[in-house]
Amino acid sequence: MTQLLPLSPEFFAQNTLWVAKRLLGKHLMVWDADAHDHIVCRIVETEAYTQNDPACHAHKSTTGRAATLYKEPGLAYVYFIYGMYYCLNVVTEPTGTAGAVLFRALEPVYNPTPRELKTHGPGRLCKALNITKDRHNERLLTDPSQPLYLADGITYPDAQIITTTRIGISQAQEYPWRFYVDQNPWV
DNA sequence: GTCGCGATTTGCT
DNA sequence: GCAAATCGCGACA
Repeated sequence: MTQLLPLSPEFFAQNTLWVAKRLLGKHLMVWDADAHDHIVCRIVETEAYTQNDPACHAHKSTTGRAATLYKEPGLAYVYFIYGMYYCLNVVTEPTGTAGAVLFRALEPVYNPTPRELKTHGPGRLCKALNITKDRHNERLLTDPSQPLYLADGITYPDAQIITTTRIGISQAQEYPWRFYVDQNPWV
């Protein structure tokens, strides 16, 4: 299970909405140092955030944490929210254009050590997989030698992909930019 | 320097 | 169903 092909930076250099949808079924590979093997999680729920989107961190700012969103596609964007949780994103669009896809839910498909993996919810999945800003922010997610990388997976038929409005957004205008796998228990 | 709030989760009523 | 937990960042003084 550790030989899955990593995704290329070109994959992430495209339209954020397209990337968010196409990431469903792909895999997040997390290096487990104790087991000396990868934990494999299938991506089953995502949300898109773009430069012109009022809910995006890059909408009002190009500095601080938002600067990451303008960097090269395929980078990890990990931010701290509500004083206690991290959220994992991957940077999209070409360098100079802001964009990111938030990982909202994962389905564990290979777990080298029997452990509980609560990977439903953006804050919970970071906690379960030990993802922090210190260790993972701005690291390349297309490199298998990194502790965290994204790899190829299965393709869900369009009929199995549900599109809805995003969660937890307080802006007046909201878009149908959330994608998830129909009937998946981890969503 | 201070104030208010957020791409969330949890526990208590 | 609602509020607390708790900190980084933008807005304003």
